[in-house]
Amino acid sequence: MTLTPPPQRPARSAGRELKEKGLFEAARSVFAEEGFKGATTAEIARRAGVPKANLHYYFPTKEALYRAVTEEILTDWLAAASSFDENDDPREAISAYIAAKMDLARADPLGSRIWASEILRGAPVIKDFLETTLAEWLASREAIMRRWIAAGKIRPLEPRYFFYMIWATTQHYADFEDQMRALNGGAPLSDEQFQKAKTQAIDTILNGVMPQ
Amino acid sequence: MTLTPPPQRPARSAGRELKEKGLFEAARSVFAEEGFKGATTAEIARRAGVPKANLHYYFPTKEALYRAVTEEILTDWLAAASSFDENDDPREAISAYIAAKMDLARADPLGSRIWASEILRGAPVIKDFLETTLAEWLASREAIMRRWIAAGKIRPLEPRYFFYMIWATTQHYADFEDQMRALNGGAPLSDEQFQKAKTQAIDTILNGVMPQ
DNA sequence: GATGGATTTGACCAAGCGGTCAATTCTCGT
DNA sequence: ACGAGAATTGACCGCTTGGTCAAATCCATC
Repeated sequence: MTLTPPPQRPARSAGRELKEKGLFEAARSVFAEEGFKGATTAEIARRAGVPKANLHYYFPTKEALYRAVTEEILTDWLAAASSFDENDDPREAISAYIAAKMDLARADPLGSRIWASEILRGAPVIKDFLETTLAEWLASREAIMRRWIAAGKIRPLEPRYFFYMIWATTQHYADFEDQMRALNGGAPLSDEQFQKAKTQAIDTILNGVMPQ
Repeated sequence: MTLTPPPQRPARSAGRELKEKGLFEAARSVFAEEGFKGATTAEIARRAGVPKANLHYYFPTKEALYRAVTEEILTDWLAAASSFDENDDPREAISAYIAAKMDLARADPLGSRIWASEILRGAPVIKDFLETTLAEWLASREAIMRRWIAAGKIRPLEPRYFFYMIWATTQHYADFEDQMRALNGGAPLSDEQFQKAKTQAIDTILNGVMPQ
């Protein structure tokens, strides 16, 4: 009680965190492909290369594992969302936000797909996040948009449907990647193709909402 | 052999088709909520109000039922797609197409969700459709768009990313309806709200791609 | 009202599911 | 080198799954 050497456990967690990470990543891929109900702990354990009983040592239930996966996705989403606030100029703010969301979809398509499949099943796990944190984020950015509209900086429009279009378009590049691949001769979008898609999304939406 | 009274069975199919339709609709709702793998034949039968064994009399396997559901969705999709061709003027063609896709998402959100969940799991059932029929549809409409671009009627852009934006935005109103509800104080979009969203989608995209 | 195919359904099955557990092995401070 | 807690795992459990089947019922036709 007088002396606890390092904070809490020294290097114990090194191997543990590695194994947890392996299970976590395996879970992400299975949840993205099969959804929560369709995913099986046996398949997750198989992809992580551990016996199923070992998975339940690190994550007591399938739902606990799913919640851990989901929480990280919400964190990443909010990080990308912050790029909207780094500029007072609507053109810059909107460009940066679309770019950040496109990059997130490209960097973490599994996260986007898990989100989509969670919404499709009625959002039981993230409903609270949607109703509180996300609703607040949206409301405050709607206020910013309305100020821009009042100042004549962007066309008059209903801000929330504007954000829906951005979310839909950017996340489409993750959620419907397999469809795009089928329409692209079987090959996923190259980096060049993706950059073009990103530029075009920004240009089209900007042209769509800037005055004149 | 000399006389087969009415064509093939007179009124036999009346009750049969009614029951098939009930199972079909129950299957649509369960597949939309749970995806193919997550859906259970027991739940489908329960919602249709028939014993599970009866379901297997009309549809031999879960996959046969899923394929029947899927085929109808592809048909509806193509019907909406035809609205793009009913006008030579880009402004009219694009407006009509977005409106038709928005209306389809509103009228049949389950179909859109089943499509989305099929893509998320790798599109095993509709991959052939994507690679042939849909790819051909896209290629020929890309050609039309390129002609409009060459004639200066719309801004220069890569047509396929333009279509992706339309698909993403319109289908979002079906696939992410639960998210929108959470952001709308728990209430689904009213008819007025939906009409506004539809008008804004058309206006934003048109402004985004029309010259000047 | 008898016939025979269409339809209905409770009971059942093998396989797969999420999760448990006790026995074992590993790891590391002493 | 030893003791104790951490980590590992094969075997197992109760339950659900998609699908089967034979017995029962319906129903149009003769």
